[in-house]
Amino acid sequence: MKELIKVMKALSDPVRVKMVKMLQRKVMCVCEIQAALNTSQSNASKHLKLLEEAGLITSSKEGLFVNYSLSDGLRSPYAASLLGNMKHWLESDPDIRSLAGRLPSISREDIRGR
Amino acid sequence: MKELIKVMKALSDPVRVKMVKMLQRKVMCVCEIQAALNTSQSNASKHLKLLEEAGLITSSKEGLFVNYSLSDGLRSPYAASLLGNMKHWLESDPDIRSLAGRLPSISREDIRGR
DNA sequence: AATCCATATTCCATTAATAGAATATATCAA
DNA sequence: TTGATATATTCTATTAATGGAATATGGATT
Repeated sequence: MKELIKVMKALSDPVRVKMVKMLQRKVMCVCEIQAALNTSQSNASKHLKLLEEAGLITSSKEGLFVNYSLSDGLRSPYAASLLGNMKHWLESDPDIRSLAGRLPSISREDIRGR
Repeated sequence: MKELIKVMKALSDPVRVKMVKMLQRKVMCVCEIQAALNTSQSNASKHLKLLEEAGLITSSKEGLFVNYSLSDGLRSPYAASLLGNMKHWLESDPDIRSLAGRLPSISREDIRGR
Protein backbone atom coordinates (compact mmCIF):
# COMPACT_ATOMS: atom_id res chain seq x y z
CA MET A 1 0.00 0.00 0.00
CA LYS A 2 2.71 2.46 1.01
CA GLU A 3 4.54 1.84 -2.23
CA LEU A 4 1.45 2.59 -4.30
CA ILE A 5 0.75 5.76 -2.37
CA LYS A 6 4.31 6.90 -2.93
CA VAL A 7 4.03 6.49 -6.70
CA MET A 8 0.65 8.19 -6.82
CA LYS A 9 1.88 11.09 -4.71
CA ALA A 10 4.91 11.42 -6.95
CA LEU A 11 2.63 11.90 -9.95
CA SER A 12 0.28 14.25 -8.11
CA ASP A 13 2.30 17.36 -8.78
CA PRO A 14 2.47 19.25 -12.09
CA VAL A 15 6.19 19.91 -11.78
CA ARG A 16 6.95 16.22 -11.38
CA VAL A 17 4.60 15.19 -14.16
CA LYS A 18 6.40 17.63 -16.45
CA MET A 19 9.71 16.13 -15.42
CA VAL A 20 8.53 12.67 -16.39
CA LYS A 21 7.24 13.94 -19.71
CA MET A 22 10.60 15.59 -20.42
CA LEU A 23 12.56 12.50 -19.52
CA GLN A 24 10.43 10.53 -21.94
CA ARG A 25 12.11 12.58 -24.64
CA LYS A 26 15.69 12.70 -23.48
CA VAL A 27 18.07 12.08 -20.62
CA MET A 28 18.68 15.31 -18.77
CA CYS A 29 20.86 16.61 -15.98
CA VAL A 30 19.49 18.64 -13.08
CA CYS A 31 20.57 21.99 -14.45
CA GLU A 32 18.85 21.29 -17.77
CA ILE A 33 15.66 20.25 -16.02
CA GLN A 34 15.86 23.30 -13.81
CA ALA A 35 16.29 25.53 -16.84
CA ALA A 36 13.46 23.88 -18.77
CA LEU A 37 11.06 24.34 -15.87
CA ASN A 38 12.37 27.74 -14.92
CA THR A 39 12.57 26.91 -11.25
CA SER A 40 15.17 26.98 -8.50
CA GLN A 41 17.95 24.43 -8.30
CA SER A 42 16.85 23.12 -4.95
CA ASN A 43 13.33 22.73 -6.13
CA ALA A 44 14.35 20.69 -9.16
CA SER A 45 16.63 18.52 -7.07
CA LYS A 46 13.98 17.82 -4.46
CA HIS A 47 11.29 16.88 -6.95
CA LEU A 48 13.69 14.58 -8.77
CA LYS A 49 14.53 12.88 -5.53
CA LEU A 50 10.86 12.16 -4.88
CA LEU A 51 10.41 10.71 -8.36
CA GLU A 52 13.46 8.52 -7.89
CA GLU A 53 12.29 7.27 -4.50
CA ALA A 54 9.00 6.30 -6.11
CA GLY A 55 10.87 4.20 -8.66
CA LEU A 56 9.83 6.36 -11.60
CA ILE A 57 13.26 7.65 -12.60
CA THR A 58 16.90 6.75 -12.05
CA SER A 59 20.07 8.79 -11.88
CA SER A 60 23.68 8.28 -12.84
CA LYS A 61 26.69 10.50 -12.36
CA GLU A 62 28.69 11.86 -15.26
CA GLY A 63 31.43 14.00 -13.85
CA LEU A 64 29.86 16.91 -12.07
CA PHE A 65 26.51 16.26 -13.68
CA VAL A 66 23.81 13.89 -12.58
CA ASN A 67 21.80 12.48 -15.44
CA TYR A 68 18.23 11.53 -14.82
CA SER A 69 16.32 9.11 -17.01
CA LEU A 70 13.10 7.15 -16.90
CA SER A 71 13.18 4.03 -14.79
CA ASP A 72 12.86 0.62 -16.42
CA GLY A 73 10.18 -0.05 -13.84
CA LEU A 74 11.76 -3.21 -12.47
CA ARG A 75 11.73 -1.82 -8.98
CA SER A 76 8.04 -1.03 -8.75
CA PRO A 77 5.18 -2.57 -10.74
CA TYR A 78 3.11 0.51 -9.96
CA ALA A 79 5.77 2.77 -11.41
CA ALA A 80 6.07 0.51 -14.43
CA SER A 81 2.35 0.67 -15.18
CA LEU A 82 2.12 4.38 -14.63
CA LEU A 83 5.14 5.07 -16.80
CA GLY A 84 3.44 3.08 -19.54
CA ASN A 85 0.35 5.24 -19.22
CA MET A 86 2.32 8.46 -19.01
CA LYS A 87 3.90 7.61 -22.35
CA HIS A 88 0.70 8.52 -24.16
CA TRP A 89 -1.01 10.71 -21.59
CA LEU A 90 -0.73 14.49 -22.00
CA GLU A 91 0.87 14.21 -25.43
CA SER A 92 -1.56 16.83 -26.69
CA ASP A 93 -1.48 18.98 -23.58
CA PRO A 94 -0.51 22.55 -24.55
CA ASP A 95 1.97 23.02 -21.71
CA ILE A 96 3.67 19.71 -22.43
CA ARG A 97 3.86 20.37 -26.15
CA SER A 98 5.44 23.76 -25.63
CA LEU A 99 7.82 22.31 -23.07
CA ALA A 100 8.79 19.52 -25.44
CA GLY A 101 9.33 22.05 -28.18
CA ARG A 102 11.80 23.97 -26.06
CA LEU A 103 13.80 20.90 -25.07
CA PRO A 104 16.12 20.74 -28.11
CA SER A 105 17.47 24.19 -27.34
CA ILE A 106 18.32 23.34 -23.77
CA SER A 107 21.79 21.93 -23.29
CA ARG A 108 24.07 21.93 -20.28
CA GLU A 109 26.78 23.70 -22.24
CA ASP A 110 24.60 26.74 -22.85
CA ILE A 111 23.11 27.09 -19.42
CA ARG A 112 25.88 28.78 -17.46
CA GLY A 113 26.10 31.62 -19.94
CA ARG A 114 22.44 32.50 -19.68
CA MET B 1 -3.10 18.27 -16.92
CA LYS B 2 -5.36 19.43 -14.11
CA GLU B 3 -7.64 16.46 -14.67
CA LEU B 4 -4.75 14.01 -14.39
CA ILE B 5 -3.46 15.65 -11.24
CA LYS B 6 -6.91 15.44 -9.70
CA VAL B 7 -7.14 11.68 -10.34
CA MET B 8 -3.62 11.07 -9.06
CA LYS B 9 -4.25 13.11 -5.93
CA ALA B 10 -7.47 11.23 -5.35
CA LEU B 11 -5.54 7.96 -5.30
CA SER B 12 -2.73 9.37 -3.15
CA ASP B 13 -4.44 8.74 0.13
CA PRO B 14 -4.79 5.36 1.86
CA VAL B 15 -8.35 6.05 2.98
CA ARG B 16 -9.48 6.77 -0.55
CA VAL B 17 -7.61 3.80 -1.99
CA LYS B 18 -9.37 1.58 0.52
CA MET B 19 -12.69 3.08 -0.51
CA VAL B 20 -12.03 2.20 -4.13
CA LYS B 21 -11.01 -1.32 -3.19
CA MET B 22 -14.20 -1.74 -1.18
CA LEU B 23 -16.40 -0.44 -3.97
CA GLN B 24 -14.82 -2.97 -6.30
CA ARG B 25 -16.56 -5.57 -4.19
CA LYS B 26 -19.93 -4.02 -3.56
CA VAL B 27 -22.00 -0.87 -3.76
CA MET B 28 -22.02 0.81 -0.38
CA CYS B 29 -23.69 3.74 1.30
CA VAL B 30 -21.77 6.34 3.28
CA CYS B 31 -22.59 4.89 6.66
CA GLU B 32 -21.37 1.45 5.60
CA ILE B 33 -18.14 2.89 4.27
CA GLN B 34 -17.72 4.91 7.42
CA ALA B 35 -18.26 1.80 9.54
CA ALA B 36 -15.87 -0.31 7.47
CA LEU B 37 -13.12 2.26 7.76
CA ASN B 38 -13.92 3.16 11.34
CA THR B 39 -13.77 6.85 10.73
CA SER B 40 -16.01 9.86 11.24
CA GLN B 41 -19.02 10.52 9.07
CA SER B 42 -17.70 13.83 7.80
CA ASN B 43 -14.40 12.28 6.91
CA ALA B 44 -15.99 9.52 4.88
CA SER B 45 -18.24 11.97 3.10
CA LYS B 46 -15.41 14.32 2.21
CA HIS B 47 -13.15 11.61 0.82
CA LEU B 48 -16.01 10.22 -1.24
CA LYS B 49 -16.65 13.64 -2.67
CA LEU B 50 -13.03 13.91 -3.78
CA LEU B 51 -13.16 10.51 -5.46
CA GLU B 52 -16.36 11.45 -7.23
CA GLU B 53 -14.95 14.75 -8.45
CA ALA B 54 -12.01 12.85 -9.88
CA GLY B 55 -14.41 10.66 -11.86
CA LEU B 56 -13.48 7.49 -9.99
CA ILE B 57 -16.82 6.81 -8.35
CA THR B 58 -20.45 7.82 -8.76
CA SER B 59 -23.33 8.22 -6.34
CA SER B 60 -27.06 7.70 -6.44
CA LYS B 61 -29.69 8.38 -3.85
CA GLU B 62 -31.87 5.67 -2.40
CA GLY B 63 -34.13 7.23 0.17
CA LEU B 64 -32.02 8.62 2.95
CA PHE B 65 -29.01 6.68 1.76
CA VAL B 66 -26.50 7.63 -0.88
CA ASN B 67 -25.01 4.65 -2.64
CA TYR B 68 -21.54 4.92 -4.01
CA SER B 69 -20.20 2.69 -6.73
CA LEU B 70 -17.24 2.57 -9.06
CA SER B 71 -17.43 4.85 -12.04
CA ASP B 72 -17.69 3.41 -15.54
CA GLY B 73 -14.79 5.70 -16.41
CA LEU B 74 -16.55 7.41 -19.29
CA ARG B 75 -15.96 10.80 -17.76
CA SER B 76 -12.19 10.56 -17.42
CA PRO B 77 -9.78 8.37 -19.38
CA TYR B 78 -7.30 8.72 -16.53
CA ALA B 79 -9.84 7.45 -14.04
CA ALA B 80 -10.75 4.62 -16.38
CA SER B 81 -7.15 3.45 -16.71
CA LEU B 82 -6.43 3.73 -13.03
CA LEU B 83 -9.60 1.88 -12.10
CA GLY B 84 -8.46 -0.90 -14.40
CA ASN B 85 -5.15 -1.05 -12.62
CA MET B 86 -6.71 -0.84 -9.19
CA LYS B 87 -8.74 -3.91 -10.01
CA HIS B 88 -5.71 -6.13 -9.57
CA TRP B 89 -3.47 -3.91 -7.48
CA LEU B 90 -3.37 -4.52 -3.73
CA GLU B 91 -5.39 -7.72 -3.98
CA SER B 92 -2.84 -9.41 -1.73
CA ASP B 93 -2.29 -6.46 0.56
CA PRO B 94 -2.97 -7.52 4.16
CA ASP B 95 -5.01 -4.48 5.07
CA ILE B 96 -7.16 -4.78 1.97
CA ARG B 97 -7.71 -8.50 2.45
CA SER B 98 -8.80 -8.01 6.02
CA LEU B 99 -11.02 -5.12 5.02
CA ALA B 100 -12.58 -7.18 2.24
CA GLY B 101 -13.14 -9.99 4.68
CA ARG B 102 -15.11 -7.74 6.98
CA LEU B 103 -17.33 -6.35 4.22
CA PRO B 104 -19.99 -9.09 4.20
CA SER B 105 -20.83 -8.39 7.82
CA ILE B 106 -21.35 -4.70 7.26
CA SER B 107 -24.86 -3.74 6.31
CA ARG B 108 -26.75 -0.53 6.73
CA GLU B 109 -29.47 -2.28 8.71
CA ASP B 110 -27.04 -3.31 11.42
CA ILE B 111 -25.11 -0.11 11.77
CA ARG B 112 -27.40 1.99 13.93
CA GLY B 113 -27.57 -0.65 16.64
CA ARG B 114 -23.82 -0.90 17.02
C1' DA C 1 46.07 23.12 -2.08
C1' DA C 2 42.78 26.26 -3.74
C1' DT C 3 38.98 27.10 -6.39
C1' DC C 4 35.06 26.27 -9.29
C1' DC C 5 30.95 24.16 -10.36
C1' DA C 6 26.78 20.89 -10.34
C1' DT C 7 24.01 18.89 -7.14
C1' DA C 8 22.10 17.79 -2.59
C1' DT C 9 20.48 19.29 1.74
C1' DT C 10 18.90 22.38 5.30
C1' DC C 11 16.22 26.21 6.79
C1' DC C 12 12.23 28.94 6.80
C1' DA C 13 7.80 30.58 5.36
C1' DT C 14 3.50 29.73 3.00
C1' DT C 15 -0.10 26.96 1.40
C1' DA C 16 -2.64 22.52 0.91
C1' DA C 17 -4.39 18.26 2.98
C1' DT C 18 -6.46 15.75 6.63
C1' DA C 19 -9.45 14.81 10.65
C1' DG C 20 -13.08 15.29 14.04
C1' DA C 21 -16.73 18.19 16.14
C1' DA C 22 -20.50 20.90 15.19
C1' DT C 23 -23.98 22.31 12.21
C1' DA C 24 -26.93 22.35 8.06
C1' DT C 25 -29.72 19.91 4.65
C1' DA C 26 -32.90 16.65 2.98
C1' DT C 27 -35.84 12.68 3.22
C1' DC C 28 -38.71 9.56 5.58
C1' DA C 29 -42.10 8.25 9.35
C1' DA C 30 -45.54 9.24 12.67
C1' DT D 1 -46.11 19.25 11.30
C1' DT D 2 -42.81 17.12 14.27
C1' DG D 3 -39.15 14.15 14.94
C1' DA D 4 -35.71 10.97 13.43
C1' DT D 5 -32.06 9.66 10.30
C1' DA D 6 -28.38 9.73 6.55
C1' DT D 7 -25.50 12.71 4.34
C1' DA D 8 -23.21 17.12 3.30
C1' DT D 9 -20.94 21.16 4.81
C1' DT D 10 -18.63 24.33 7.87
C1' DC D 11 -15.37 25.28 11.41
C1' DT D 12 -11.03 24.63 13.62
C1' DA D 13 -6.73 22.54 14.56
C1' DT D 14 -2.86 19.82 13.11
C1' DT D 15 0.17 17.95 9.87
C1' DA D 16 2.12 17.46 5.16
C1' DA D 17 3.66 19.56 0.84
C1' DT D 18 5.81 23.16 -1.75
C1' DG D 19 9.27 26.69 -2.94
C1' DG D 20 13.20 29.77 -2.64
C1' DA D 21 17.39 31.24 -0.15
C1' DA D 22 21.29 29.67 2.06
C1' DT D 23 24.52 26.21 2.95
C1' DA D 24 26.91 21.73 2.44
C1' DT D 25 28.97 18.11 -0.41
C1' DG D 26 31.82 16.09 -3.86
C1' DG D 27 34.08 15.87 -8.05
C1' DA D 28 36.90 18.44 -11.43
C1' DT D 29 40.40 22.00 -12.78
C1' DT D 30 44.21 25.01 -12.11
